[in-house]
Amino acid sequence: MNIRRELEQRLSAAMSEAGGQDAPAIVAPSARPQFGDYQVNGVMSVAKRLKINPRELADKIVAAVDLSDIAENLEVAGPGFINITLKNDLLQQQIAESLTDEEHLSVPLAASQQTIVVDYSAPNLAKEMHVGHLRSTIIGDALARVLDFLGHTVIRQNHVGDWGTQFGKVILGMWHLCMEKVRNDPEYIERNYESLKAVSAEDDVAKRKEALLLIHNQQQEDLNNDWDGENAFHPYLKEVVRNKSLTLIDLLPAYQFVNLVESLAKGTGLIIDSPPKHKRVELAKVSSYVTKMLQETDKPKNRQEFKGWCYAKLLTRHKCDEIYYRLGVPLEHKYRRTRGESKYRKQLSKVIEDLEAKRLLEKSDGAQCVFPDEFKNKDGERLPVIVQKSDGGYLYATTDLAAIRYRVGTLPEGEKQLHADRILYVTDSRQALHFRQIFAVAKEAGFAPEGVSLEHVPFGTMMDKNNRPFKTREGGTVKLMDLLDSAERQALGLVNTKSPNLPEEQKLDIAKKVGIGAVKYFDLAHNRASDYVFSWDKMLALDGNTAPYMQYAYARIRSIFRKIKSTNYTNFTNILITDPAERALAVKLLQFSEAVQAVADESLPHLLCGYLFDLAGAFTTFYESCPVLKSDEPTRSSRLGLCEATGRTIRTGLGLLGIETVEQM
RNA sequence: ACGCCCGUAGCUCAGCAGGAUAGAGCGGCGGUUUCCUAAACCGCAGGUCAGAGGUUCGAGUCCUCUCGGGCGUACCA
Repeated sequence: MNIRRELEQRLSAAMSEAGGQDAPAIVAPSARPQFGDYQVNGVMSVAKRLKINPRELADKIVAAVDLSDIAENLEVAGPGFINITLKNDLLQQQIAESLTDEEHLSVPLAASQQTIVVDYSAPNLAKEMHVGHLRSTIIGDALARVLDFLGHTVIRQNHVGDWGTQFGKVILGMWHLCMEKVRNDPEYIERNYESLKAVSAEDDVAKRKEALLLIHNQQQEDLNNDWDGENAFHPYLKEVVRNKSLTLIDLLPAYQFVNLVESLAKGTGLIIDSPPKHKRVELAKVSSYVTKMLQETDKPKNRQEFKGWCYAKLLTRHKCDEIYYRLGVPLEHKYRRTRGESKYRKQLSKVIEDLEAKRLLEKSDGAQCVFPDEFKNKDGERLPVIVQKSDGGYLYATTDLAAIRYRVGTLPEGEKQLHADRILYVTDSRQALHFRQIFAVAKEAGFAPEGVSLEHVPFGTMMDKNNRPFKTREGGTVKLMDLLDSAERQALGLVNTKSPNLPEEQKLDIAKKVGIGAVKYFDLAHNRASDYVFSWDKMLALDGNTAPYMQYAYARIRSIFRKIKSTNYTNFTNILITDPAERALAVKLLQFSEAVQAVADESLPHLLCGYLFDLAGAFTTFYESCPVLKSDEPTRSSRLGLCEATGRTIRTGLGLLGIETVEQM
């Protein structure tokens, strides 16, 4: 039962009956204990609007409403608050009832059941997942779990970056790896990367050109020797696939090498000649050229690009799966799918055609653009959304538009597609403008019908203690794998000191659940909108508002039940509330559904963390002041019931955040 | 330059359509263990809610301006 919603409905009705218009009563948990359990805040503003005395209106509402089954006498206080104290009978009966509903703890399902797509995680191809992917993965997973819990049909979409412009760089990187092997010069990439890095740091243009020219000449020579890939690149790919001899660890430096070469080559005028058609491509743009070929991959002549792509995709996928497995974010499920950008590749040209047909397309500097009405500054200057580059290539925006059509079901008939009422995009807040633009185009083009809710769920950046984006000591990105290793290792250290006598296997299991839980919870407990400062100490201090604090509270509860060797909870449904600590705990327990509902409404998982922390606090206070096993019946059974209800709520609540509990720690 | 976001205790953060005396954790100080897990609990100290105006019964929350920080703004994702 959602008490707050119930109170709000009845009081709002009473308000209009008392002549207070159809305004919401606005019920909130009370600010202080002496004001009861809930307070009504909405009376004053309505009274002001109607120019009547707020206390008189409050009196009328109190007279009109019937809360006899929920609350003790209502009290009008201060300028016009109504204070509500829940009946102990209600608390007792509600907790008893929730004990009979093991799965759902009496949390009501959402009023209207929707189909909701959650777009999250979305790592890039051929790069190892790093801390930047953590937030999207964890927040998206938590939101999906919560929405699912409330009865919605949740479809998870992992929009893997496997098709964008950067992918040309990956293939080009593979090509460089191939060439250094052919030339038997295994240090080539590493050597040149270092020398380029060195000259890029200084401000010496001549030196830079010199280093760049060396690479340029080598690249031109290699290309001349194997212009269609038949001599070297094809056989290389074949071998690599057969022997699985290329790893992400090889691929990353090659990718970085290409990146650096191209960024330094910008504006130098260095040209690579491609023999077949005497195509001349700027050194700085070779990878875009490769991308273009990839995007026309269904032409047989581009099959080497296609093959390289497939292989890199496979590599990434394996590595990502390891992470997802460790994080407990499962992928393969009826409603959980990896569906990368490439899946939309055949619809991209159709997107352009349809925009053209709606007369939304405009060519500007050679690129195909849409200019949504929404984006005009004061001078009427318009902001473009580029959907096709001047070289004909497609972009993130194009893919996202195609993805929207697939998700809401506005593709041409016959195509398999989803029919979402709501789509959540869990991405970095820096993409806010991008999504506003995409949503605007989708609405104007009719790709997303009016009723569909497109929502960007942005989150801030993880910072180091100097308030800079979180990096390794060397300045690189922190690999997610390393982060998780470290978390588990540190948690194991703690288990060893705190519970040295447990069997080794169990210690490892606890370390895993506590370590991973700590990482996830630390992230989820922050308001996702703001940047937050990452700290090993804070996360694994295992104090305060952390996963281990909650897990510890749970373990203590389990310990009680181990002592009495009982799993028959039906004995404990006779709840008697007498002690203030019991009452505070009971009220908190009842508010679980409010917290879950709030997370679903606002897409803010930290609200649930805050709730669980309060609950664990209420429990430990209870635990300190109210003996359970040593008290007499019927108090003993009642307190066992409260313990069981708390344990289930913590387990279920942490479960909704994707965090596991342990029986002992 | 324009746009979006942010500024709350020494540090890290909450503060839910404006509500009663702004809350936690860490750190600091002081206490609690013959008692169900001390990874715990209880108490104390610590605030001009960046600053200045305004709206009103009432502002950390809404509006305007100033200062400070972050991010974004045409072929990256």
